[in-house]
Amino acid sequence: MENTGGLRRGTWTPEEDKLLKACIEKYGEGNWHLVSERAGLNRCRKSCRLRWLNYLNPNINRESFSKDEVDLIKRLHELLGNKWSLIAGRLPGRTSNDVKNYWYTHLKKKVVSEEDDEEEDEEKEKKEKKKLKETMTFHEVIKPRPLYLSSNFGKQPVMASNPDTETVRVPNQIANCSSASQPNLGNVPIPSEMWSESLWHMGEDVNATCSSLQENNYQEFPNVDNSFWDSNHGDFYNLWDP
DNA sequence: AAGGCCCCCAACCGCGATTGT
DNA sequence: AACAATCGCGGTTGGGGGCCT
Repeated sequence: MENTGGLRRGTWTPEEDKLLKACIEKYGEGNWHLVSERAGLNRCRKSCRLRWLNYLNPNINRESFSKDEVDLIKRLHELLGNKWSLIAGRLPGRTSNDVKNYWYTHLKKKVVSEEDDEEEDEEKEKKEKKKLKETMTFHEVIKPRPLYLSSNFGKQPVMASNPDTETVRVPNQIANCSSASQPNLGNVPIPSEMWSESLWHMGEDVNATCSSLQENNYQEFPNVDNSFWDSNHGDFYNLWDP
């Protein structure tokens, strides 16, 4: 696995690591197309970039995954799917490659077998429900209507001096986002994966879907003016009708 | 001790997105 | 607008090491 087409491939030697590290320390990250030449390495830009991002970068946490981290990976994977870089972005010191490898080697089998168990449970539950349905009497159920975030929420500052205000809880994934080029809730930008169809929907009004509201992971914004909220705009039927 | 098997993880590949000309 | 260069991501591969027989 070496010298294919003139460029070295395969496992990095300590000498190569030293050269790459010295080069990044001198010139900084980026401009990967220049790195191999600057460092005096016979490696392609991709190889250099990957070696730095996945191994040499001093910010990388090389300890084994903690229980909390594993738990977070599971929950984020459920929420985002195979968006390894996004998941890794929520785990300080972890790279997307680390997270991906950990998922495929430790978690995937576990989660799949858990899902199989869940399917069995669901099947049982369905049968029981069917049985129950055959014997029960029907009552009218009045469904509560959800609050929608009004379109004002994205156009006005979040903090309000009006004493007639209340605290709004915003999911941490949104509250912690720092990009300034995307749509936002007040002064808090929304990452694209949050306002895409599966999680957040942008239309006349901004509303939150079940999946984002279910997360017990909120940050509080005190004293939000009531005008941010439009009530009784519609129903979350999918909350009630499986 | 030796051979085979399996698991883990570093590294590569292909492709879509972004940026520059 | 079109094209080329570059970046960054996710999927996949393959080598090394540990374990089992």
